[in-house]
Amino acid sequence: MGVTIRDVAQHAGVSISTVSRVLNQTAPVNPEKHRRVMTAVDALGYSPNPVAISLLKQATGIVGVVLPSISGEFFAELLLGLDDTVQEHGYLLLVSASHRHEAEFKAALKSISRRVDGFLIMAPEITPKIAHELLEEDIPVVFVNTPVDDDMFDVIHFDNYGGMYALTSHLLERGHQRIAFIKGPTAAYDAQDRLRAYRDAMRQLGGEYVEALEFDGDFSAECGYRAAQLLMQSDPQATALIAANDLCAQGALRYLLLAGVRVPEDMALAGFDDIPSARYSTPSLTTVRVPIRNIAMQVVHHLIARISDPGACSRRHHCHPVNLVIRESSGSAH
Amino acid sequence: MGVTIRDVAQHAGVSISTVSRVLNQTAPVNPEKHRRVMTAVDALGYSPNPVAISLLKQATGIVGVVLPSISGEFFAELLLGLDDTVQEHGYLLLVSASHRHEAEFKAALKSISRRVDGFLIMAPEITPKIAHELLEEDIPVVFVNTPVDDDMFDVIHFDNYGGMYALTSHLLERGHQRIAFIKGPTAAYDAQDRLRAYRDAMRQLGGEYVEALEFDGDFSAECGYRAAQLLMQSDPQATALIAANDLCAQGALRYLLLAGVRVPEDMALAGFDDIPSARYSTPSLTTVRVPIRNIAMQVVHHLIARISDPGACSRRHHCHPVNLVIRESSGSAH
DNA sequence: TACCTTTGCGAAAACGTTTTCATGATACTT
DNA sequence: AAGTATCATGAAAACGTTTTCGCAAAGGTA
Repeated sequence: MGVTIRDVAQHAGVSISTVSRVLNQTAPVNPEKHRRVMTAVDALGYSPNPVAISLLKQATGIVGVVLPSISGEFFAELLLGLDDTVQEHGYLLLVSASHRHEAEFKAALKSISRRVDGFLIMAPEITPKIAHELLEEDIPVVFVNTPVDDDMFDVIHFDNYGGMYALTSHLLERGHQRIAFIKGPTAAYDAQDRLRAYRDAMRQLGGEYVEALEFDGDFSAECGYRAAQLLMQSDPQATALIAANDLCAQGALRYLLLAGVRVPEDMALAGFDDIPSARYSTPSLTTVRVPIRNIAMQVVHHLIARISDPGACSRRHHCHPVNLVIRESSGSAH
Repeated sequence: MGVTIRDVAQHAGVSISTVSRVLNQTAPVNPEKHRRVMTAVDALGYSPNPVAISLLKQATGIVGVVLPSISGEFFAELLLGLDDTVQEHGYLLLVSASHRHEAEFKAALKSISRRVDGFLIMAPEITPKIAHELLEEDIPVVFVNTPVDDDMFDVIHFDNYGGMYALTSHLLERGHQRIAFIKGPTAAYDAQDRLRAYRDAMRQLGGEYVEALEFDGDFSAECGYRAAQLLMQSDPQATALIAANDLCAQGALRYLLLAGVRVPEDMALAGFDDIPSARYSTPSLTTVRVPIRNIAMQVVHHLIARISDPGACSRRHHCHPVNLVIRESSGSAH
């Protein structure tokens, strides 16, 4: 430990400049000295200190990821996608997760701030105003699934509204009139969009929209379970149930099956996200496929591009399309 | 961007030493100058560059995590636990995931190496010999669930053998004789332990052990599905099925239900890990609870302890106990 | 031969901090 | 009043690199 470029230089009988030149091939160097340097490097087991290089180059080769507290499978899928793509570009990933409130996001950003070359921020519960405030410093940032509307920032999100509209529409087409809905966290932008799409579709496409069909939730399996329970106790006239995400739908499914409600015969069910396990539940879950891996890839590409050429492309918003995935739980396989 | 301590010093009309002293409260300083420094800091929006401090202090405040490619919920649970605990100690998390082969682990370690104060390595497929090789440098390391036997390293794992033995024993006690088993990845140490425990329990406690009851697998839902299919087609005499992990069990469950096999009446089922969704499947999954959050906490504490006092405690192995969780899928709720 | 260009290489600056060291001033002791 | 301990503070070293700068030697041209 602790062998520096100076040690190598001394061992090889050259200056540190020469060692650097050999290692980085940044200038031609006498073959004899070249050889001596290489043997010295091998003998001493030298490798350059990345921190020193970071300080000098003013770049760390690290990308910071700041995430809200999202559910297991989604989190894993996203993070693995980010890690893969980032590594392809020779970067590393500094992670800070489980943030909910503004203060936590701020703190996380502050602590990561100067250690990374760019940020990936996913903060569906943030307000656009806060986004501005967070970004005083002009370090490259790409927002993911975050309500940032103006042209100052790169934002990548996916079509929460369109997906939920299509899903609701699908159930309406299958003849369901009274479709219940389990909401996501009130403050979350994506949850709001999904709720709005559900309402719009219900009103515009001839569903029987009643406020009593809406239940509070927070994207968790527990809330799905409880909401399904409430639903069965309060308004048995519903023939279909949409959960704001798959995890919540799985919780609801658990209750329904436990209560002897047949899915989809007595109650159709659908979720959102298409997490890997959605196809492995019984009945398999009709849902909206969010291409997390692709999104992760694109987000990283965007960020890397901005890092390597800050002024290049103009700030852009990009909305990923999503796909309706019809499986057994909506009764479409029967 | 780019406001340094020098700018603050100039703005306040003092030396950089004084600024440093004020900010770190490392020595008393004239109240008047103190005030001037603080206003300068505010005015310029100065914050110290962590990279420079890292170089000087020879410590980055970052912990590196190197993980194999593990399944979604387990990965998420582990990483969130690590992140939480690490942040409590004021550290950050540098993540490198999805590594399988020796070469990948080596590369990951190399690229992270000098940027972190310590490593958390989870590598169930590594051989003890390789572990040594990886650790030439004497940077603090804690292995998690990795087959490292000697006293050179800190290793924390959980009782794969005991858990699976208890689980098999549970099914035997409930009267099952021919219990099938879906294996994990052949090279993985934890998968081997679980397989060994299954075999030992079968032989020692009076099960009808036949090699034909064992099926290949890789901890995935897909393999569980296929193994269940193979099982039903080859040896219908089995009355119970154990999967090496929950994800695999969920895949198997999906096939069984689809094939009209009643669980647990026709075929009892059990998994391992107790991932969050295990209690939300129908029937809920009998399994072995691995306290991932606790393990994550302990691992971090161990590592931080070693970082802050490298020579202190002797190298220690710690084995976390696991608990049998009996739910519906083993027929015990009936 | 004189001059200019190329080439190889070492010295030193730079990145942004913290900390040690030296220095002058002030206060305390005898 | 003289010597000594205390104190605040600025200059400079240190962390480990890359890169610019300058210099000397070598080579080429007129």
